[in-house]
Amino acid sequence: MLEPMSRRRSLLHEARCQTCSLSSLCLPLALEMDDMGQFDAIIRRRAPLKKGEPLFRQGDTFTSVYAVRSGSLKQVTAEGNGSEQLTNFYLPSELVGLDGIDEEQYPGSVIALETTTICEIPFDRLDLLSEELPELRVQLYRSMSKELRDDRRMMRLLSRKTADQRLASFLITLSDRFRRRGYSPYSFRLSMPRADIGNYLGLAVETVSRILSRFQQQNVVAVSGREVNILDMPRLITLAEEEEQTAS
Amino acid sequence: MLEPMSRRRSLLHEARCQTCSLSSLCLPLALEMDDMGQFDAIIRRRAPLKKGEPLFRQGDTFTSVYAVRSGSLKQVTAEGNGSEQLTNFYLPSELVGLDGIDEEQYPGSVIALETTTICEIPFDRLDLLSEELPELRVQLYRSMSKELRDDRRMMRLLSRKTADQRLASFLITLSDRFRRRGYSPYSFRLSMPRADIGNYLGLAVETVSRILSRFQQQNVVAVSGREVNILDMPRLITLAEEEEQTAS
DNA sequence: CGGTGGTTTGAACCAACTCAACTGAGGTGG
DNA sequence: CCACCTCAGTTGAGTTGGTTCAAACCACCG
Repeated sequence: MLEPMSRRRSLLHEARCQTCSLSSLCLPLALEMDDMGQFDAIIRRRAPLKKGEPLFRQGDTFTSVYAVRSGSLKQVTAEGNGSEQLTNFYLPSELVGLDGIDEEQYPGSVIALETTTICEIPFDRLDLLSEELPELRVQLYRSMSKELRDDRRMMRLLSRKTADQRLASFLITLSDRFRRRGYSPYSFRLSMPRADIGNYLGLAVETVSRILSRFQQQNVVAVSGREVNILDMPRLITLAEEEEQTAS
Repeated sequence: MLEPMSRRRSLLHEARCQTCSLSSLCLPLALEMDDMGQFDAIIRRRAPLKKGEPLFRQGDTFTSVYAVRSGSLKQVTAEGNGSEQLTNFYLPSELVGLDGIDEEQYPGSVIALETTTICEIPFDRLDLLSEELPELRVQLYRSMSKELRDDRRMMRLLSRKTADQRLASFLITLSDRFRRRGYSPYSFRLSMPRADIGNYLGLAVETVSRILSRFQQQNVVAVSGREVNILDMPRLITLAEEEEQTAS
């Protein structure tokens, strides 16, 4: 299971925050070089996760938060009755596991959607370091606050928006997250199957598929399997905001 | 608009954390007496809010988080198109405004549902104090983490549960929150109108009304206006969890 | 080349919505 | 003290967006 030594060392090297291309988006974003070294010292390297592998499982004892370096993951929470709810997708630079602090266990499993590399940040050491580094502390507060805000946007989506609006919003949000990370906001690959999109958006798989087909017919997007091209962003934004459209 | 002096002084006195009956639920829950004094010193007293008055409005610059002392509030976020989404209810000891840290403005208005008293906690001072008091810092992380967890439970409710399950869950959650605060978990008063419940749960007012009537017919609860009596908690819990019930 | 997992499409159904009317509780002023 | 108004809540009837069930399709892989 261990990687060859040379590969491991290479990963270790890449994983230093100072050389990480994500440092301007990630937790240490506001740190000076010196402070970043301190932060870097508490991070644990991890072997990459393969597609389908869990980073941790629902109910596992909370020990660390994790920053995504590359790849993507989903968070799923199992209900008592067996059904699962997908509550989040995580992309590079995002923090995973913050919702486990309070009860000292993770409230859902987090599973890699593709080959994914991760930085593990033991929470007790992060907390201690946040005592010394006010910028780090504030950044941590901000990350959690942002997640709260995003969750509430999601609640609005789930309780008020139509299926069309949900899909449009989903594509726009993804597009925006790719743009911020330096990728094309118009052309990207979905790392998750339709079923996951449906579960996340509170829709049946069939509905997701149908609506993507319709968007394609209307020349708003071009979809081929998991490849997405956004052809008409303004129209997509309109679709996400307003359903009512008195056809003139 | 100012209260008479004696009344004000009385309020100021009551508002000390050391004498507050909520201190075991609230932010300073883990603090020693000495530390609590420090915490207490940064808190600003506020005149009580009357029903319908906003604590702050959507878009206001973020300066403080607030702890509810008595009464209750709702958080509403206005959409571009004019519709509003109710994203949270706040009860005594709960923290309001944490989702404003990141963007330095409040993402929604928070409005009193009845006469409500509040402790204002300026965030910059809270952050500084959290540097000195590790227990306070952890408690703050926990509060945010708990809110994340609750939000995700809400997302599950909105995306997977039927109207009956939503109402049942809502009543159970309220019941539990009252119980933790030392009130009866079986008999309480809703401080919000049906419209707010509907908005929060992603249901039409009519649906809320109909389902409450049905629960009443089934002797699960007794509802009279805003007074609620839970008659059959086990049944209510069943209703909240499983819809499918193969009638034997 | 048959199998398997993911995706698409069609058709029927149903839970919750909308529209509409009614009821009841509170408040106000003549 | 009653007539009137208003607004929250309830109840009924018809409509519909998204679901479920069913079947085909496709692409990749051993």
